[in-house]
Amino acid sequence: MAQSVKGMRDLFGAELRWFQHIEETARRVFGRHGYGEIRTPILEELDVFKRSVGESSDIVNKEMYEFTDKGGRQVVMRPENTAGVVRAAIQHKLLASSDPVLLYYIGQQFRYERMQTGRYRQFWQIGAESFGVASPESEAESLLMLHSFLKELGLKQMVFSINSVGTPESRPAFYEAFRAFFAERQDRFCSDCHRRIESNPLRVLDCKNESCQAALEGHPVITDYLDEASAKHHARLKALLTELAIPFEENPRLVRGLDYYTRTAFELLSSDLGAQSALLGGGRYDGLVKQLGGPEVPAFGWAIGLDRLAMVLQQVRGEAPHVAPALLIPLGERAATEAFKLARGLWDVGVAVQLETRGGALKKAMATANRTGVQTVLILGDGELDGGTITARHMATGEQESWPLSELAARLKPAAS
RNA sequence: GCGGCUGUAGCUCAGUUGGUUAGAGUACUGGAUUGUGAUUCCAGGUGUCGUGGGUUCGAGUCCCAUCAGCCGCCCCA
Repeated sequence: MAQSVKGMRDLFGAELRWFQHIEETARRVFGRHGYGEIRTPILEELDVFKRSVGESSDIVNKEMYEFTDKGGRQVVMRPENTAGVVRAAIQHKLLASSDPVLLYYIGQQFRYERMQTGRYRQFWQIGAESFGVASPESEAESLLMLHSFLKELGLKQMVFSINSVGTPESRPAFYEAFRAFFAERQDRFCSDCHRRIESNPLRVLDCKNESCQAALEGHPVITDYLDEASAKHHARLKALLTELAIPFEENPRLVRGLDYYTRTAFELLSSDLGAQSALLGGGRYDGLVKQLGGPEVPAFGWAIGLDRLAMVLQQVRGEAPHVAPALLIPLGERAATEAFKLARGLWDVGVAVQLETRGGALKKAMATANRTGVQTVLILGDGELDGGTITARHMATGEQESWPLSELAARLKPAAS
């Protein structure tokens, strides 16, 4: 049997309904915050990611779907969407003025990784990027939007982890202090940590090895090494979040895998996801636009994993909200003809109804209605036609009533909307 | 990329030290009921045993390879 490529999955049914509900909510919430949608190509030139995500990152190192196209171009199926959005904003001169530019995207991303629950090779991200504003206020605005988005989806108990990773100028001082601390007791750390201290020093801090955790006692904290402006920025953001009642906790050990972050970095984990617990992440990336050949424009953004979000919502809220349309069952040829006209009249005024076109036994149609979760069945036979009515049966209670055909649309509309 | 586990009906799973015609529940199809759906009763498909090799008189069972999924690591959404 033919099957989907490893790590690629088909979305349909109940799971897709969560996706759709999430996307609708995102468009509504982001739209009212003044964000506009952007859609960028799945394929980008290799250089776009090398220069943004960073050549040292695992994503660029080993996780990219990368190939040479028929024209000899080195292209990549995007592993994330921020770099593409920045590239597009530069290319189309969206950042030419000093006006803020607010964009969001919804799209598939690709990473060549080992499969696991909640980790796919094609996965979906929803993200928002804010260009042109360096203030902590712009970060609070973006986070408030994110908070509203998740709240409207029915997610409770979210606590953002936030940190400040400083600037490219201030960070070396911390790394120096931390590496010195590490060197003093390096024999107490595991081999993984010896690798991490070179590639991504903060990762040493969340090593699961007990002896490493013990060795970390009294380690230097990154927020103690911030320059004055970054420290002030960080304090102001925390004050705003507190003022807005957005729950957060400071996590001086938080570090992100992409190279481009400056100052604020944050993420949200979920215990409903198993080992792949990261639900969303983001932060400030003031240097990225210039790095990709654009003007010097500050930026802030985040991305949330749609697959993982759908999984969490399925866990905490069950099935996605869904109302099956009423089912119209005609009995006999005369009624079948009339049912078409009736259904068309309903469709034309925006009422949802499904038409049973199989003919045959009513029993069979009823069984189908029961299986598919139809709440209201409409039975149209000769008796009803002669009387100008239709029989409405409420599946949950088994109650039946006779509705005048003239009132059908009005009676159905509240139930279907 | 590293380590471990799993794969039998649409779904959830049994299946003896290798033994002859593959099982249960549920779902599905038809009928008891030709204008009434979760219950009841009766009758029934329920299958390349993930795939391909090998050992054997004989493989769902043992061996090898391969594919897919799951768990942990790395990392991330």
